[in-house]
Amino acid sequence: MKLLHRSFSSFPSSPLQTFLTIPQLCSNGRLQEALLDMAVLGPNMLGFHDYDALLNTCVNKRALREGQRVHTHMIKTSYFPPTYLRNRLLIFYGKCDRLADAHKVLDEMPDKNVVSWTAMISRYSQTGHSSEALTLFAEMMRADGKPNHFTFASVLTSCSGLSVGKQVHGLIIKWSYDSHIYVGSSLLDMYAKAGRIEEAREVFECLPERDVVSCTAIITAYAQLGLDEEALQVFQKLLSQGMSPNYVTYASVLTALSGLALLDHGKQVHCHVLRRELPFYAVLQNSLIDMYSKCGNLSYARRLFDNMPETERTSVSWNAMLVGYSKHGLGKEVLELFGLMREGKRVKPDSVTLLAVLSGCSHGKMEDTGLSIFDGMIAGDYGVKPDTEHYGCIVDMLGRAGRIEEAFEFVKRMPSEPTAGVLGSLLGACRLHVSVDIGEAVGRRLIEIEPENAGNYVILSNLYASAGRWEDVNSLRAMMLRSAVTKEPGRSWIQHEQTLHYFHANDRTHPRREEVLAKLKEILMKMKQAGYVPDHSCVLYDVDEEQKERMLLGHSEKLALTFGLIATGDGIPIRVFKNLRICVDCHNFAKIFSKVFEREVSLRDKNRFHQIVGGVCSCGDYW
DNA sequence: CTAGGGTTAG
Repeated sequence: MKLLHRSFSSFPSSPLQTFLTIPQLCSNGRLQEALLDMAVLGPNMLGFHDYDALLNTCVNKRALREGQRVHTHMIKTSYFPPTYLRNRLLIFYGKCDRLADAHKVLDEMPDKNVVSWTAMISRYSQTGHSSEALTLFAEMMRADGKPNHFTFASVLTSCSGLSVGKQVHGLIIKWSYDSHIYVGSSLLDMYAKAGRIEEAREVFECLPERDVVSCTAIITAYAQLGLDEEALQVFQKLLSQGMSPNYVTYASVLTALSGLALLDHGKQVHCHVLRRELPFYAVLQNSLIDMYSKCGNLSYARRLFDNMPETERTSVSWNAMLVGYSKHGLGKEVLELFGLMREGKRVKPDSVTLLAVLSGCSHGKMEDTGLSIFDGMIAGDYGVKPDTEHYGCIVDMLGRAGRIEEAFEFVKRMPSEPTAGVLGSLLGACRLHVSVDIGEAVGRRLIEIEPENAGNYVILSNLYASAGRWEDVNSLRAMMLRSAVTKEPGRSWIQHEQTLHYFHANDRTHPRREEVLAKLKEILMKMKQAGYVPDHSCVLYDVDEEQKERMLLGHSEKLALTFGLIATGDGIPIRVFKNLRICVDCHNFAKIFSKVFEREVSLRDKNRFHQIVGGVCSCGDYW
């Protein structure tokens, strides 16, 4: 019967049609007919080239069932495949995401070669099974397997710890693969992911040649560590050298542009992408959504999101949009979109989704909703269990709403030690709502785990001061002087005519600083007449009142706002960005500023947006 | 036959 069938499928039906061999059928895309031929041929009738062609086709088509039939045929006909074909089998199972089957092929292989080891290691790396990849690499080294550039490029992807990464780097040098371009890209990426930008940069600089991927790797490295300008410099160099960016490059560049809130540049990248007519890459769409929302253009972001076919939307697309609404304080929109996501059922919420939803409730003054969603997480309603971050989000939310005791209870219930960030936000809330007892407990603990952060001492000391506990204020100050304290310098920037203008606190670098200061002094009169009263509690140092006022005026966002007023025409909205969170005094300043000078002010701080119109801020003075 | 860079959150 089978034989009969075969003669119908590939026997020449006309004199002009010649008989096709299995490899020929495979290369003509006629896999099913090739498989029929295979099925009717008994032991010793199929050779190396037939199996090679069949397996190769199954790999390309990710045809699991068909490949399994080929494998079974080998076993049933007692065919003993050479290493090359066993590698093909291994690769076939690996590409079909059957890693256990692939590993079994490897284990049963009498003569493993580099390709066997490497193919398995790379599949483990590519699918995120880092520890399996590393274990196998170690086994390979023990078994005296000789690694090559393929092996190193693959295994580095699984080296998430710096010490493992360094050990592998040592081996790479020993085997003289350190200037290989694939190995180098992977190596610099490893260092970047371990937060070692200097080492990453050095690997990149030492590469004898560069291509799009290695350039993209260093761009990503810079962008991930917040070195956005450096990322853009490399991108410009890449363009000037005539290299053609691909969608991964664009995605990374968009991250850097989001960081600097460079909307115009972001639009230019968007145009490039459209003109290049690149295929629909969800990754690229997602980074465009994120870029628009981080640059303050939520409606563009939403339009991109809506235009994505439902089947293409990933959790990242939903999360980017949810985060956008959350940072703009639009709690209602967050909940609406989250509702749509759950209704659609195509994409499951993940831990980032819930983080965005909780922080959306926090920024949107919806504490009770946030709490009930959190309870739902514990009850298993969303398929995501709360982790430290989610607890931290609730602590922050309750604290800012003045529900200090509840916030403190949450800290105690956290599954792991609270981070300095969580305790810091609670301490800030304690100062704002003058909760001395809890503030003291939190502040002391915070100083233990983060003794180098000046802000911690000062906030606690402010709290003591408001309770009249001057002795504690003094001893705290002494403690602070003994510890080596640091504070990330605040800086703000504003874009004007294709240039970014940076201002630091009490700026000494901007070429027009004198002019800006003079203008600031001038507008201060008008501001005070309109009701601006400097809020001295925002000064974190123990200095006299007059000096406090001078320090407040030196805050970088006030300088940037003033520059905006000078540099742009009447009625033009002023968009300012800050690397830290905005202080109460500057927030108040910006509100009155918008009213007095009839300017719309858009201020993006480290966490969120403040859209200020006519003296009213979109955050509702709650951030 | 085997290879590098990837978007959201913190």
